[in-house]
Amino acid sequence: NLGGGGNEDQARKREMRLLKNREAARECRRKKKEYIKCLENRVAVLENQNKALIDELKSLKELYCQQKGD
Amino acid sequence: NLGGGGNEDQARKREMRLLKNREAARECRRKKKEYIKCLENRVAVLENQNKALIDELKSLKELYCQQKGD
Amino acid sequence: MANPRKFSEKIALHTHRQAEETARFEQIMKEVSDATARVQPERNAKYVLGVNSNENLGSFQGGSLPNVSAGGPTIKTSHNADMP
Amino acid sequence: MANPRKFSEKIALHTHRQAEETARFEQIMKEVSDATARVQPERNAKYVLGVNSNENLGSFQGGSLPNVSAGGPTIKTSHNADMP
DNA sequence: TTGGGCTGACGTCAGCCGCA
DNA sequence: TGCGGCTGACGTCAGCCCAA
Repeated sequence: NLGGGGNEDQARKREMRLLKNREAARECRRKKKEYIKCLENRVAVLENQNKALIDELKSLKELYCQQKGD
Repeated sequence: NLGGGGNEDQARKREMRLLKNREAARECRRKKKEYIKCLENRVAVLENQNKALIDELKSLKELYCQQKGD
Repeated sequence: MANPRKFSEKIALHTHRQAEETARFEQIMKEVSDATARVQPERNAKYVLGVNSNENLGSFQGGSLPNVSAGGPTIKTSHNADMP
Repeated sequence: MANPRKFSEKIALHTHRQAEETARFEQIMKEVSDATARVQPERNAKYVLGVNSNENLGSFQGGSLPNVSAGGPTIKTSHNADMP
């Protein structure tokens, strides 16, 4: 059983490899999509935090200048 | 020329479509990769701006409290 | 180490950083709010108690939570900022 | 409109927002620096003149510029912040 | 309304790198 | 050291959406 059996085993192993890689590719694409959404959400969060920090810094600066004027 | 010629024209059109879509897919993947790098760079920039804003806000707050204590 | 290869590690890294930054952000905002609370008692009166934390979710709101805003990446930190 | 479909439009949108935010960021930093310059003349003395703007590049440094830091997304706004 | 430009998703190949 | 898990890149199919 060195001829046909070996070829059949190789064919089965190849099919197994393709199946494994197929599912791995699906999971990889899903993770990549999730990573992109993670980045977009992180950008939005940092954007709002930046706005809030700038507003707070502006308010505190006005308060500081007002109190410094006395 | 309705038989073989039409099939040849269809084959050429199909080949043209495949070629066009092939190049479009390459450009699309390139743009997607560029978009991801854009997001990552944007996150890094916003990160540093957040740190700087927090530091500045902290310093100004200390200055404000110090001057308020008089 | 700084730039992992697996996507799951990248997501975990960004989630961790975002948690730390959000903690520092809320801390400094609270400190400034406490420092300026005496001269501005009407400023945060109706906003500071609205930080029950259900809007600035830490992760990427991916998978579950099809509500909250139902429109992609539009989260809003909502620390009495940008309020029409 | 808010969420374009083409990647080029997304990149252009993020680049535009980043330019505006960076402008507001530098403006408020300069204002605070000017307001606190009298009581702290030694604080920004060696940093405020270092904003020749060559480090906080506005776009994504993609395509050209294989230098600057040569290590992926590690830009640093460098407004006298995080300086060892 | 419809053809064509872009993009989402799939399967496959090639390559890297951690781990047994 | 070799094997297997993930990922980069490719070509193809299907589908959306806007300008002819």
